[in-house]
Amino acid sequence: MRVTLRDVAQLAGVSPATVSLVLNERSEGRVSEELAARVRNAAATLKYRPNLLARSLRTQETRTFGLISRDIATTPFAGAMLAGAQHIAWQRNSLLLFVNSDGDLDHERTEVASLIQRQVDGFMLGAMYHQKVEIPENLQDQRLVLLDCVDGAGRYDSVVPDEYQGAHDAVALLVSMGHRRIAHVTTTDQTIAATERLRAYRDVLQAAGLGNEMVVRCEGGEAQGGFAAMQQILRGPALPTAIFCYTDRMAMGVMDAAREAGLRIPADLSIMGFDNQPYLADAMRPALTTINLPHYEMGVWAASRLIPHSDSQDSEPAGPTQVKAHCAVVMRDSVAPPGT
Amino acid sequence: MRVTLRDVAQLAGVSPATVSLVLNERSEGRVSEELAARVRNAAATLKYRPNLLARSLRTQETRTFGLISRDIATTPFAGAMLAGAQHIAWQRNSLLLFVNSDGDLDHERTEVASLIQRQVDGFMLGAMYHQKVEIPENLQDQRLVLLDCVDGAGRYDSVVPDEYQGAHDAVALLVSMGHRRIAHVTTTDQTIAATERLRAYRDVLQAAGLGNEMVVRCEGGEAQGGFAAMQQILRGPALPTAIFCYTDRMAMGVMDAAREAGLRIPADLSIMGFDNQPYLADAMRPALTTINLPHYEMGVWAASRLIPHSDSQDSEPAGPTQVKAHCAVVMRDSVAPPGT
DNA sequence: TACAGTTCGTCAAACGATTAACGTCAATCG
DNA sequence: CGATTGACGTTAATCGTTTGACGAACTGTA
Repeated sequence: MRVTLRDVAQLAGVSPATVSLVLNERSEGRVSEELAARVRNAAATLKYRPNLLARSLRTQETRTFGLISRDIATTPFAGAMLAGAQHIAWQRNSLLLFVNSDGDLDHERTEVASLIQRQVDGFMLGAMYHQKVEIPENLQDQRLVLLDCVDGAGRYDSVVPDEYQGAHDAVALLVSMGHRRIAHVTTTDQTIAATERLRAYRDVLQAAGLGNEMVVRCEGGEAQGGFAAMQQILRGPALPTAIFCYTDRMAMGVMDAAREAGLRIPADLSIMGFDNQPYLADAMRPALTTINLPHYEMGVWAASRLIPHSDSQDSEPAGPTQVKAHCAVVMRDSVAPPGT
Repeated sequence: MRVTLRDVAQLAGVSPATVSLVLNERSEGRVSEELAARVRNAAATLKYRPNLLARSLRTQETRTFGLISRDIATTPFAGAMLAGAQHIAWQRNSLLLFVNSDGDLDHERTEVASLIQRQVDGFMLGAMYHQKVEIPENLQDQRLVLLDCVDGAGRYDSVVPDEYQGAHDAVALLVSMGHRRIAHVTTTDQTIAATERLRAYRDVLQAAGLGNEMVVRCEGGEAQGGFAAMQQILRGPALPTAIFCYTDRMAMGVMDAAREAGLRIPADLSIMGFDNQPYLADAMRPALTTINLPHYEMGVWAASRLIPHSDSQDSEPAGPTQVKAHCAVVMRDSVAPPGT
């Protein structure tokens, strides 16, 4: 069977209490160094490992956190977020209890309940794209950090991508390369990402004194939409020299349509994506210049915020903090100065 | 504070034991229905929820399973696997403790230890592509199911995609459509997937009496490799009418090269992928006909196998079972009979 | 001798459940 | 009438730790 504190105590010829003290390094001045060594030896020869269930029951701390993901299966980004969070949890020797709610709030409520029953020390609620979320009531008075989403009231810590900054950098880059006619292909969906990216696009154009904005909207943020949008642009009077796309997937459609029309990329047309979607942006031909969505880093931030360092004892900063994570340009081959 | 069994007992005016019996429906013939109702009432008004830590300590069962993923971040398939496993865990009201080892066996060992200390009821070890894996020693005598991988000795339950069957169906489909010159673009890597898919390709050609096999290998299973391979094929004497690609990513490169050469797809050339990679295969133009890798279903199978039904009491089937999951054809637009 | 101070460990009560084994009381039986 | 049975609950041990409170043995001091 499993070896317990008792077994170690027996082998070392002491009481369980002593073993506990020694092994937890609380024996300072209460147990002679000699005896402590004997205890440590006994523990080692028996390969004793404390039962964390029992410990948690006593200490009221499980070093376990609930990670609720809303529909993980449908996005290629989820893995990175999980990995980031997991990495930090691991560093702080904690573990992540992972559940996946399919966006069903009722379902989610029972999942939360189940996690609470297991006495988790806190929660992360992760969405799969930047959005505003409802928090189930039974989660509201728990320690909670939001990942890739925000709550309406701003009551919780949260981290989301800085859509505006990313889009701003993207368009500014095009401008700085000399592009004057820059189109924006986006979706009709009212997502935060779409809104913010559009806003940044407009601001940059404005600031650069480029009045002739060209915004083309299509349903869905997918390749088909991008294809349709590009066709529409091709029918227009004046072709842009660069297109800033809402997503890499739309960029893919745009690129296909442009190519079918005989345009060379980036010589005739520069294409800028957004998302840096794994296995897509780098696989396209030419490889897509785009803006990175820092999922791993967001996972890291959320977990760091949720799980206190065991060494640094200083309490957490006052009040909830909303962080926007920096979105960096990823230079590849689909963007160049016009006419090169 | 949290409400405990004791509190309920007090409110109902009975002993904790009685409450436990009633709430666990073991009170049959030991507690009057009247009293039982009172207890249930008390529990309800206090919103009592058992502390699962305490219960687990007593019952030696945590209803918690360790899910170890090897490098989740780098693949778009991981989410589906997790979701599948999670779904079953949920059904059996269990939870998944998720850890991610970066392929570092030492690291993994300590993670396993940490899970064991938390008294998990079993483990799933998930790889991110079909491969043979090393099992850390401290995992070897645990209840374990392998997901998307196998161990050398076949000592554990495992589920992997049926590469051979999938590839067989793929090539057979091309043949049945009337293709006679079918090439296979693959990698130089010695993965199980590459080997099996190639073997199936050869077998089908053989069986169909098509002697002229064309296998082109490139380094890496990525788009660039596919592009290079297609260029090589274009330089050859006789063009194939269809190409079976090792992965969707290679297919993407193949398609790009074919298009640059002025070939129409599928009219001049049919392209068959493998993997049904989310957000890629369906986004290509034309959308890629390919073979699905059933990650969700594999997750489901692994979890079902690991976590016994609480109702059906029959013990598990004897001996470890190695399952190959069926890989279905996904019909899209990149494949058609030759010359249409 | 008596008393206070150290030093070194142990006792025993938690933490919050589960569950054999055991009362108690009333009704029933021979 | 004494013994048996059944119905209804409770007692107390247990799961494996942690930890405040206590105690014994020894040293030094007046």
